[in-house]
Amino acid sequence: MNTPRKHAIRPATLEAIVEAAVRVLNANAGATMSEIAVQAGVGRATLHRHFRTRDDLVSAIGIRCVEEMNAAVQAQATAGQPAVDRLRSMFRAVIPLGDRYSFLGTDYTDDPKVREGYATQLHWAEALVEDLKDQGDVARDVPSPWVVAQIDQLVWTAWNAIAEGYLSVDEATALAVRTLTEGLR
Amino acid sequence: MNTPRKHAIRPATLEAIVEAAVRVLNANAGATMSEIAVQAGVGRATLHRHFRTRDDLVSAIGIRCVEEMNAAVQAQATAGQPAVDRLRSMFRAVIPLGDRYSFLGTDYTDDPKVREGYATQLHWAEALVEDLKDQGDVARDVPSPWVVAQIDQLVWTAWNAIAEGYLSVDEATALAVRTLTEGLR
DNA sequence: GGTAAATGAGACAATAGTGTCTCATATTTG
DNA sequence: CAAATATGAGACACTATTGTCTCATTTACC
Repeated sequence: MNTPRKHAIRPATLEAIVEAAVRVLNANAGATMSEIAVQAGVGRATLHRHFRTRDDLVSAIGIRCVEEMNAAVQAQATAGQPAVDRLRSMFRAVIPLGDRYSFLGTDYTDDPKVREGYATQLHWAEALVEDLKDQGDVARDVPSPWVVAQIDQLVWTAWNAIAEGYLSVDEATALAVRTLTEGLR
Repeated sequence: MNTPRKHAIRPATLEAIVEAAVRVLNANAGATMSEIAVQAGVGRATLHRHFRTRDDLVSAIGIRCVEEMNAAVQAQATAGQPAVDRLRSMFRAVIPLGDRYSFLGTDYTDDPKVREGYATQLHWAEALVEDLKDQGDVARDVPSPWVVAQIDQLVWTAWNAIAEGYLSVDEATALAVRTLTEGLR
């Protein structure tokens, strides 16, 4: 109901808009439609043609981001593995999507789909933390919300390290796991 | 040049404005002058009387926050101590100012004083990390920007844990140090 | 208590951003 | 090549917010 009614959209145009929106809104959550249009290299009218209001655009991007995240996580969710390996897989899958991730944190979206997807992520993380505790990878006396927050932050830090070019994806993944479990000593 | 020219300001009014601005702008970086005025319990005109433009207000708050942060850090900066103890002191001093801290991260400010103060913090943190490495509290193979980022994130996580009520300031401080050095295992 | 100054409330113009529309151009599709 | 349609550019009204101003009221200070 957010997306087009009678106007189709060219895949290339959609991609350009989504990429620009994520990038621009990450840099400045209050960015205008004009800024996004310019960065996407499309006319402002085209934005309104496919996303009627600014809120529609932000919501649509939010939904897309959360779906990409969940897809990436579920693709890695092999159940039998040790918890640490699942943590590593999760990091490996999610870290490259760091910009999508931080978008969700920065730009406030009321859309129920986004909230729902975010809740899914959260439950998933909580379950993982429980398993990590069971297997002795995380001490029992550490509050689970702290661990979850730490995982959250590590995704962003890792993505940032890659974006700044001082770590590769694999290095960042390894360092994230290490930081969480062993610490930096 | 940002602050008053011919109008004095009552200390209570200033405090109300600053507190409200930090709180409101943290919740919503795009908050309007009206919202801030209402939350501060002052007239909107009073805001403009002391901060000519919205940017002036945001800058002024930014400067204040960064100054508070630097003051807190310097008050704790006893040179002779082991690096871990200085890390702990820093956390202990800065964590309660987490809202000031996150304000600087969220609300973009161009003001050179803010940039300068932020750079000071950064250099301070880098020096501390170097000392932590020298004393074996942080492994040499971990990139320093990663460690700095981790410290940054821990301040926010710790403040958040306190705000959500599941940790005391001292507990959060201890857990932050522990998380950084030993990890959560 | 009296005076000076800070504040609150509201009116006001100016500005910036949104959302709609039209028409010419470019692109896809057959 | 031709028809259909997505896009770009720009004009437009509308809205929200900003920033300025005035005046009555409250507060602080002597």
